[in-house]
Amino acid sequence: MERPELPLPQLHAFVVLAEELHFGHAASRLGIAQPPLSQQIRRLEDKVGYALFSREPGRICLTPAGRQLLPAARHALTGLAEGLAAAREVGSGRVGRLRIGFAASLALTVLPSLLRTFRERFPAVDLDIQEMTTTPQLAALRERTIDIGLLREPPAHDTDLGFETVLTEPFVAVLPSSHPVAAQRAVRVEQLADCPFVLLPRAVGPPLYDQIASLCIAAGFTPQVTQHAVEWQTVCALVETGLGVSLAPESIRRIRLKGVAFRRIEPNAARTRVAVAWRKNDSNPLVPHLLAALDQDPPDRP
Amino acid sequence: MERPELPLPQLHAFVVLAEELHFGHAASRLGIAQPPLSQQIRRLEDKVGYALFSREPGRICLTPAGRQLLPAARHALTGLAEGLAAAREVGSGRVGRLRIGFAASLALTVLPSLLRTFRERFPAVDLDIQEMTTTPQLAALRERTIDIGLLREPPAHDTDLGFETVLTEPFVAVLPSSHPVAAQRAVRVEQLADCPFVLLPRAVGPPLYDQIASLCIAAGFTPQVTQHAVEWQTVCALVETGLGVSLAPESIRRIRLKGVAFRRIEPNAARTRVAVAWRKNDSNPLVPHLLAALDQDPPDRP
DNA sequence: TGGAGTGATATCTCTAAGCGTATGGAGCGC
DNA sequence: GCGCTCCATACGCTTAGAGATATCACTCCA
Repeated sequence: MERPELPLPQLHAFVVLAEELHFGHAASRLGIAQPPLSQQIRRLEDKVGYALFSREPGRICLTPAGRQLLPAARHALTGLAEGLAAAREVGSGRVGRLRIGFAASLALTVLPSLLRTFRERFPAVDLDIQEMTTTPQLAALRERTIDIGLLREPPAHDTDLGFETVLTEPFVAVLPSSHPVAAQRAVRVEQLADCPFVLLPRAVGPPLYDQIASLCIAAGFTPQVTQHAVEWQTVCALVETGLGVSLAPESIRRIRLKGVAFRRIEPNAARTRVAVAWRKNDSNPLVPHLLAALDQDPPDRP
Repeated sequence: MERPELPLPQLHAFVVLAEELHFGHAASRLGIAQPPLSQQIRRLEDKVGYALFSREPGRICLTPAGRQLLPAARHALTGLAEGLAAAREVGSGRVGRLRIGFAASLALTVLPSLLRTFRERFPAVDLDIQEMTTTPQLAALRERTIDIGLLREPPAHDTDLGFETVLTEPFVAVLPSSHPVAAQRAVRVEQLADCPFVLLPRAVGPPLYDQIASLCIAAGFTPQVTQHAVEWQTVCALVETGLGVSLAPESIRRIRLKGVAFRRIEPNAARTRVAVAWRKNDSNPLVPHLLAALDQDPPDRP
């Protein structure tokens, strides 16, 4: 790539003159006097090395060299104008692309309203939404394969990633409707001591898993996890078939399944945090835009 | 078409930096110090209104806005460089297009050697060659549908068109071989007084026609034109079949036809001029190039 | 903790571009 | 022949841009 030889203002003058074929008219279209236009053209011709216009009294027309240069000049000018406009659109965040990872349990609470308000405000933005559990989200953020993460129990501090709590929610017991404890409006954790448990694998989100486990331990028992499932949807299905019970964030109440009951637990102290995560140094203007949308638009309550 | 907002030198710096992603390296590739490069980029970012690079210690990368602008900048730069190079090629006359009209009788003398030497010198030039009689050539030159004319008996002066004599040639008598006069090495025009004549229509080239007619008148008779043909080739064919005799420029000797004899005429005073014609104000550099080739390369003798 | 590396900033200089006004000069038509 | 149109030229002014050097701020690493 060599250094540019022809300045754009002169090319602009050239294109306009090529359209008008009249120095006076072209000059007024350019908003300048006629002599400066003559100079511009002359300078351009000096740089090209050949005449671009043939001036005959009465009429003026392009030389072959000028005809050859014209399309390149026009393309450069229009291309740059369009590119600049597009870059400004992207820079302002009116258009662009945002890749969002989200935990499946948020598909029914945080995500819908967030997407609704964001789409409303930035209809031209491409949103790439993909479901991911917490740990892969953190990796994907670092690898720049997603720009925004919606996850549970974020790490407290991180040098590269920023976190902000979207909501905190209590836990509920997930029981088969036929389970005797399901008859109560609220259950105590220790009532589940003898039940087999269905949970997400610890690797999917260690902090959440540990939080659930410590709920049980605080109630005086270690949960007997007889079954794992990577999605809450599946957990509920397994509970329905009577394979066990579970403790889960309140969000999953939204999974309405006949034969599954959700019950408040008591005491109701422990809460799980849902957070949004992003790269602190991300230059994408859509990231702050999304965070703003999240701030102003509280998620649907379960 | 609006006035350009982004100067090319800054876009050049932008593209190079986008390739290097390192201010120091990019600056040295540009042949400048690092601080001026920082300034260039900063100015460009100011004009765009948004950051184009995100500077993090250790690595620097494009923002979405920068990624959006990059292809436009690159296209503008390369497009202009190519367009400029092409315009210079055309301006110098190394490449381009030249439309040439020629009289049929020159297809065997002037034209072949001219095309040979011109093609040799300017192999990249497109030559559009078309056969035209004299009068249409002059019209085509004025209408700019041809750039060069090769014709007979050009008008003496013209405000718009230039003429230069390529060669002058004597007239020859065209006779059937069986004609008694064909036995002589040279014929006197008055020997043809009683023969029917085959000639080109006067409209094709009035000066040439008039010249031939006046040859006869000078010999004391008015030619009895019994047959017209628009090409010399056809004239010869008609002469062969015995339809008449003709007087023609010596060039047509090249039309070798059994049964047709060409004989020098005496006295051998009258000559016909072959000339090249062009628009005086033509800006195509190939026109002077062709004239130069014509000057340096005398046509084949018949 | 100090030095290397990297980029930003401050300041200065100089040139070339860009524009305006005034003027010159060639064609063209009345 | 005179005036008009149209483009070129001359001259002066102003400013943006591009460059250099010197220096600062930050990070990272030994």
